[in-house]
Amino acid sequence: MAERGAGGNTSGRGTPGRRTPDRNTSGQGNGAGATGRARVAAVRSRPTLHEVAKEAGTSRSTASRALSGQGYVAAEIRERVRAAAERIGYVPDTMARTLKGHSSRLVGLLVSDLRNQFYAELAAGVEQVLGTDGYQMVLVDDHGEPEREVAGATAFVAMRAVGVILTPARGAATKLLADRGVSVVEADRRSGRGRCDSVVIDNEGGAREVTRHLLELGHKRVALLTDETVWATGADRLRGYRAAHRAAGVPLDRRLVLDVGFKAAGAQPRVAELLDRHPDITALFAVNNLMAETAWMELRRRGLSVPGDVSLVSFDDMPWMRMVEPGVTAVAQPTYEMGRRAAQLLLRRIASRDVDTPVAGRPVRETMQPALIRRGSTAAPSGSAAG
Amino acid sequence: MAERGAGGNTSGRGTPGRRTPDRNTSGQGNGAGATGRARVAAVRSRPTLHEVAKEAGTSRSTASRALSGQGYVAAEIRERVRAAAERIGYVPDTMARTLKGHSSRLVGLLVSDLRNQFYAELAAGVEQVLGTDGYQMVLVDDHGEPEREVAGATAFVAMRAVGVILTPARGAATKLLADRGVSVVEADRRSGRGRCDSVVIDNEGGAREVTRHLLELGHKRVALLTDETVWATGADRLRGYRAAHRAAGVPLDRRLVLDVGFKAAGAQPRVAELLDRHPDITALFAVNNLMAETAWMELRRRGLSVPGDVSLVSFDDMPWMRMVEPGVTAVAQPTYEMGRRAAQLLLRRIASRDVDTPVAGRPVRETMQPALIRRGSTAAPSGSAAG
DNA sequence: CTGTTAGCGCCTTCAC
DNA sequence: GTGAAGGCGCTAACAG
Repeated sequence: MAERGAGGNTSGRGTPGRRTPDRNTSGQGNGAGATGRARVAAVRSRPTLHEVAKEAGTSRSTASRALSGQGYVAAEIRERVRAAAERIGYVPDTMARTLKGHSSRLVGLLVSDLRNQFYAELAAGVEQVLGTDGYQMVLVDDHGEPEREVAGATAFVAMRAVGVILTPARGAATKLLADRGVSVVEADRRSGRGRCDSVVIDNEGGAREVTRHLLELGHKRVALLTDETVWATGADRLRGYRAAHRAAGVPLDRRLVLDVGFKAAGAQPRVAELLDRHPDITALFAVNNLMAETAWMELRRRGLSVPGDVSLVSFDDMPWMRMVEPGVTAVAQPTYEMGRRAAQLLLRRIASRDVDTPVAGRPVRETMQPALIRRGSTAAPSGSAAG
Repeated sequence: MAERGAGGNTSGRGTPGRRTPDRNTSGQGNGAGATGRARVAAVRSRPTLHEVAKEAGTSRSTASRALSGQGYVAAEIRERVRAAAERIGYVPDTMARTLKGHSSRLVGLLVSDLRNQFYAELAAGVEQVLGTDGYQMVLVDDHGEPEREVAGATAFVAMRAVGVILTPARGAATKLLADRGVSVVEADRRSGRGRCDSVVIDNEGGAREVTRHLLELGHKRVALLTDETVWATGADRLRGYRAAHRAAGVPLDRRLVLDVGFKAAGAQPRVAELLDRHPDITALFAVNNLMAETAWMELRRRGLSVPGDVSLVSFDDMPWMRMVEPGVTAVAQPTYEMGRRAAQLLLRRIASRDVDTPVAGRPVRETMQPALIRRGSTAAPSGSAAG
C-alpha cells in the first residue's frame, strides 16, 4: 500500500479520498462456497471459427472467406455464415489473425505524463485518428523515466504493434523500435536517433515571439522559468529566448534562467528565491503550463500585481489562463492537432510499407506553428526601468 | 478530410495551427525511386524462438524453457540461450503466447472524453497500476456515443483483453463483455447490467453536501447546472440536490434545474437565459467541471461579482479553481485514485479467476468519498433574500 | 466456388 | 535434462 504520492506542491491533483466498501467477498481462502457453486467459471473458449463453420454447415476456410470478404463465396452461403456468426456471438481473434498475417492493428503511444493536460490532449488527438481507422491505441506513460520508456518500447515490439508514436526523452526507444522495423513517429520532441517521421511545434520561434513581445513592451529583465534546458523542447525555447534578446540588443543575464529540473517537486520555492534575489525582474516567461501555474501561485502569494509589478507569459495555453483575471498571455499550441497529425503520418507510413514502396522516402519532419495569444498579464513595466 | 470540429464554445481547446512541412516525400505514385533502392523494407520477420535456438545450438523447446523459466534446464544452457537471445535482440511474441495460453496482458479502458481532464486523470491512475504489474492499457475514447462504446468493447473482445475498465453509458458494452467472460470493472458510473465490480464516487452525498453548504449560508434560490439527469452521475447529483432541499425545508423549483444535454455546444447561452429568467437566483451549483467553466465565464461576462451577487460551486475540482480569484468552492473527487482502485479491483478479479476460484464471490461495489473544499466563491447571499 | 492442407510463433505434454 | 510432436485460431495457398 506504500504510495509515492506523485505530484509535488505545484500540481496538487489527485485529492485523497476514503473508501467505503459496500460489499466485498474476495475471501482468499473461504473454503465452503455458499449456494451456487454450479457454474465454475465458464470463462474459457469464446466461440471460434470452427463453431461458426459447424453452425453454418461449411468448412472453416469458407467461413473465414465469408466473414473477411476475401476470396469467392456464394452469396447465399455468405449470408448463412454471417447469420451463424451473429447468432453465436462470434468475434474473430485478432491475435490469431495477427500471428498469421504479420500485422496487428495495434499502435503504441508513449507519453511522459498523462496527468499533464498537454499529453492528454495529444493522446486524444492520436486516438481520434486511430479509432476512425480501426486501429487500437496502447497507451504507456513513462513518467519521464528513460527505463520505462525503453520498457514500453519493448512491450510494443512484443505485442507486434504496427507502429508507435512517442514523445521521446533520450532516443533509445526510437532506435530500439526502428531497429526492429516498427514504424515510429516522434511527436513534440525529436530524439535525432533512428530515421523516423516527426511532428513538433516551432518551439524556438514561439519562444522568440514571446520574448520579443515582452522586450517590445519595454522589459529589460525577463526571467525564463524552465524545467530543462538540454534535450528537448526546453532547449529550443531557451534558444528562442536568447535569440530575441540578441535581436533586440538587450543583454542576457544567465542568472535569470531558472532551471528547476524535470519532475520538480519544489519549484515554487525556487521561483520565490529567484524573485528575492533579483527584485529588478519585471517579467516571467514560463516555459510550460506547469511552470506557469507555479509562477502564478507565487506571484499571488507575494501579493504582486500582474501585470502591474510583473508580467507573465506561458508557453502552452491552458483553460485556466483565460479564466483568471487578468488572463494569462500564452502561446497556444495545436496539441490535439499535433496528435492527429502524428497519427496520420504513422498511418501513411504504415500504408506505404504495406504496398512495399521501395525505401518509402525520406523521413517527414513537420513543424506546426503556435500562436501567441495576448491577454492581460503582459504590459509595459511600471516605471521605465528598475534599479 | 471532413472534420467534425469536436468541442463547442465552452471548451475551446485545440487551438488551430498552420503546418510547415520541412520535407515530404511520401509521393504516392512517384515511380522512379531515387538513390538507395537497396534494402527493400527488411521489415518482416523479427527474430523468433527458432533463431534463438539455432544461435544457442539447442531446440526450440529448450530455448523456450530457458527464457520463460518454466521447467528444467541446465544452468549453463540457460545462460547460453539468454545470451543468444540478447545478442540477436529477441523479443517474445505476445500474440503467439496469448494464442497458446488463452490470456493476454492487455486491459481495455473505455472513457467518454479523454480531453476532459477528469477522464485523463482516471486513465492515468489506471495506467499507473497496470503498468506496474506488466499489463498494457488499450485506450478507447467513445466520445459519449453508445455505438462507439459497443465497438470498443467488441474490439477488446477481439484482441482477447483479459479485462476491461469502463465508464459506462448505456450498459450494452458491459453486458457484451461479461457475456463473453471478460472481467469488467465499471468506474465513475454504474450501468446496472452485467455482474461486475465497480468503483464510483458518492455523487449523491457530495451533491447533498454542496447543496447543504449553500442552503446553510442562507441561499434559497440555488440553480443546478447539469448535462444530464437520467442515466449517470447527473441523476445522483440531482438526487443529492433535492435531498438537501427537502432536509432544509427549502422549496424546490424545478425551473432552476438546467439540463443542457450531453455534448452541449451552446451551454453558455442556456445559462445566460436561466439567469435572465430568474434574477432571484443567488447561487449556482455546476454539476461538473465543464459546467463550472461555462458558469464562471457567463458570470464574468455579465460583470456579476462572485460571491457578492452569485455564489458558485463545482462538483469536480480542477486546477483553475484555485488559481482564479476568488477560488471556486468545489467537491474534489479522488479521480486518480479511483482509476488506481479500478485497476486494482480488475487485477484482483483476474487473479482470482486464474486460480479458478469457484464463482469468485459477489461483485465488489466500492464508493469513494469526495471532499468539499470551501473557497471564496461561496458566501451568504447579499441582502437576506430577493424578490 | 468450396474443402483440404499447412503453418504463423509459442508452449506443453510426452518420450527419450 | 532435452528434443520431437501437436495445437492455440486463423488465413493463404492449393486442389477438387
